[in-house]
Amino acid sequence: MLRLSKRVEYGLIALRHFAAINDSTVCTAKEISQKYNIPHELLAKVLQKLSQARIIQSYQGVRGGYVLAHAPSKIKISDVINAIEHEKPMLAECYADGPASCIIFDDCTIRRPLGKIQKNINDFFHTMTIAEIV
Amino acid sequence: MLRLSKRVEYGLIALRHFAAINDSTVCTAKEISQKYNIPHELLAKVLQKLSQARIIQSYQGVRGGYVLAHAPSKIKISDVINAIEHEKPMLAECYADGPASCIIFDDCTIRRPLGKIQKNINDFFHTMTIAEIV
DNA sequence: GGAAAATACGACCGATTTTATCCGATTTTA
DNA sequence: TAAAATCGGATAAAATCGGTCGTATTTTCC
Repeated sequence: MLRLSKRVEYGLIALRHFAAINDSTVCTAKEISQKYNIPHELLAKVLQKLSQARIIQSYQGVRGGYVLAHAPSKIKISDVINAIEHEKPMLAECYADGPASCIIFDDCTIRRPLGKIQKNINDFFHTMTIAEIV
Repeated sequence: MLRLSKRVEYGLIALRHFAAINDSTVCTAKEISQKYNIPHELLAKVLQKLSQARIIQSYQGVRGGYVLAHAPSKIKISDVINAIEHEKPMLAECYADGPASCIIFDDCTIRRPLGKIQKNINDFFHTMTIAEIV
């Protein structure tokens, strides 16, 4: 319960790696997967998502790979999560998918108080950047 | 991702219900399940857990049921979660189960920074009580 | 021009977790 | 003694997640 997905973990590890080295050095999914002992195929998928979200820039072909597309301080944790996960990181489904997603929505009495915790978490993800995990 | 379990949701709804009515009125699992449209058997299991943790007191037999065992302001959200879930609500497995639970533990670079978020969440759960969700 | 190395993308499988249900036992009241 | 309720173990059903595979495309280098 309350777990981050492995995909997000791997994405953060990779982004921290990019942030910790020279900006212009391209890294391949293979390099990173070997260095941090992460399944290659899965990391590749995550990096593709980050690339699609313009968080990293990709170079195809031999000697290709990825580099950061922005300064680490410009990449929020929430950006990373949104890029990797299709669903927002919410404590309850109704926060992410609205009233229709919850059959007890009208009877629910804890949505508002839990919203405080939710806001707290959201703020944290929205404030913290990759620069702070290097 | 980052979801609370239904069990915890149901537990909080039930505890809020107890807190919102007269202290000495016993409520049955059936009543609560009907009022809030919660699966009866599942709620029953959750209430049993809360009873075992001495958060509510149970009365067996006809006209039995449950009442709060303490004032709402004395029941922390963290108490409720710990009673219902066997595993601590942590962002990553290693926080809950230690180094041996994560094969990339030694290579992991994000454990410390994520710990800040974890602490933030823990503090919230440890500070907020049932009194604040009534 | 061709081989190799890398990303791009979709489909799928298996394991685990979560949700929900079922059943029998015990307790207590009326 | 019957009914209503908790207790608790077992199990089934559903959803999620981690991981893998295969194929296509792009680019570099010889």
